Amino acid sequence: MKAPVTVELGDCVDLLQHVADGFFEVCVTSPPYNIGMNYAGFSDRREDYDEWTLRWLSEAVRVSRRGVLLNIGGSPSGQTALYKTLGAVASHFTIQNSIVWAKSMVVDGVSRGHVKPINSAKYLNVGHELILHVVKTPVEVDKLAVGVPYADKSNIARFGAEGRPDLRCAGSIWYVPYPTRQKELSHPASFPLALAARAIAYAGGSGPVLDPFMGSGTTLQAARDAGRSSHGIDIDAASVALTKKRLGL
Amino acid sequence: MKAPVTVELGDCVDLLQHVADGFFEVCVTSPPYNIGMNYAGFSDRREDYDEWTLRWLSEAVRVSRRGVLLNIGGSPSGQTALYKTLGAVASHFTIQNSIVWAKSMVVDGVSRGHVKPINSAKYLNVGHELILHVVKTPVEVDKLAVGVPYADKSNIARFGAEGRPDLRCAGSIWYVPYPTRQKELSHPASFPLALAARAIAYAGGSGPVLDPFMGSGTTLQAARDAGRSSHGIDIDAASVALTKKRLGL
DNA sequence: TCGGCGCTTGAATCGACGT
DNA sequence: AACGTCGATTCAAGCGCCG
Repeated sequence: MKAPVTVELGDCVDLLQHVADGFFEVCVTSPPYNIGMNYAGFSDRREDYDEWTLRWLSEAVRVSRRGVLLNIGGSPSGQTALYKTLGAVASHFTIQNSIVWAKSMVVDGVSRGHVKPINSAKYLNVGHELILHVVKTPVEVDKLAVGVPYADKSNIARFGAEGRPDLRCAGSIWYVPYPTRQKELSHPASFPLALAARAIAYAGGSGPVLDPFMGSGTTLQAARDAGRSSHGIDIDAASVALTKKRLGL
Repeated sequence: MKAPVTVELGDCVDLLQHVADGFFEVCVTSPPYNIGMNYAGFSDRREDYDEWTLRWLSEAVRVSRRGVLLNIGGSPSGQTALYKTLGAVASHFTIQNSIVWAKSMVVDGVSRGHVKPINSAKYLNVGHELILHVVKTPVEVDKLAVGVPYADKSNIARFGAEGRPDLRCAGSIWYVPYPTRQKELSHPASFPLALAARAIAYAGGSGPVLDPFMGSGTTLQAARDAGRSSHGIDIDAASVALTKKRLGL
């Protein structure tokens, strides 16, 4: 039997206000990014964007026992704005862990993953985004759920954890290449299914998963794949319809 | 003949005030991080740290034509403070590029680089630090100086740059593992020579390089290796002595 | 009237992937 | 192999408004 999925059309700030503290286990989301969106009645000015971020994040943190996994990207030329927003987040919440989502990189001279080349002598191709684990107070997480095998097997006997002796913490860089070729399912703001799955596993627990900016429903899909119930919210009717179709609701 | 290196003992805020605008080509530095240092008369309170950061950074940006390459780490549990600091930086300057210094990570199930395991159920092993390119207004940089070969060689004929046909922009993730064994030379806050070299090359130009927190002199060493003149400042007499010895001054 | 600033618009761009 | 595809885009030119 599949884990239940529910979706809701509306403004997440309004809707989450009626949810009890800690109702969800964790929130995994990627909010609409940057200026020019006039989202939920806020103008597109930067200060308003930050204010709006704090508002929805405050609700999301409140209703999620293990906090919020917040993915924010940013265009090459928009890094200043991005770090201002992150600074505002840090001023109001605790950033338990900061994770780098590596989309493309070069190791030992071999390039891996995708880049979106940029036409500029000033800005670098951006091959990463940040994922912040935002909480009120730090919680335990399941580091080994996203662990990797020991390179040196002799370490197993020395440090191996009970039950999962061959795994060690994979660290703060998660290499998850963007899926090739955006197919019809992808929402502009969507991140890879594998990334959502990893975020859910990292947070641990077994309760319901929330995504207040569900887009095409990637987080919900990952939650269901992991046998977890989930709830998605989006202010855009087309996204809600798309997700319902994708998940067969 | 080796490029000239000069070092100076003192407080960089004081000393830089007497330097003309744009005297240096670029500043590459890793300031002493985090609380508990009582640096240059500032207490170790967070707000003071941020204020102090803005103060020296303001001087460093002013005297460096191509801006400042600012490396800040942060302990696993100190991410909140780190992002507050970065937010303050973003509020006063332009962040032209944000670069991830990848120290250790896992690709295709294989771990690379060093990890410093931390014994905590809450915090991940931190395998990265950030390097922000801080400027007043964006400048051109030498993306191909830190470029990598094309994955698809057929792109060489189509897009290859003159003189450097098989190089493309390496993107925002720089994988530079820590050298195995940090010898006695290493200052606690020092970064690898290869990283300093890369930062200098990325910025481009041929003028003098500044490091106002020179520590063991890694930046100066990298500058000299690249045939660039350099100037280092440190408030700690032992660091100055160490660097002089290292560079044979 | 001319110059400067802000906004709008269209052209140019790159690099992996697919055919 | 060669070439078309496709971007959470950048940049410079062009237009209009204001001092």
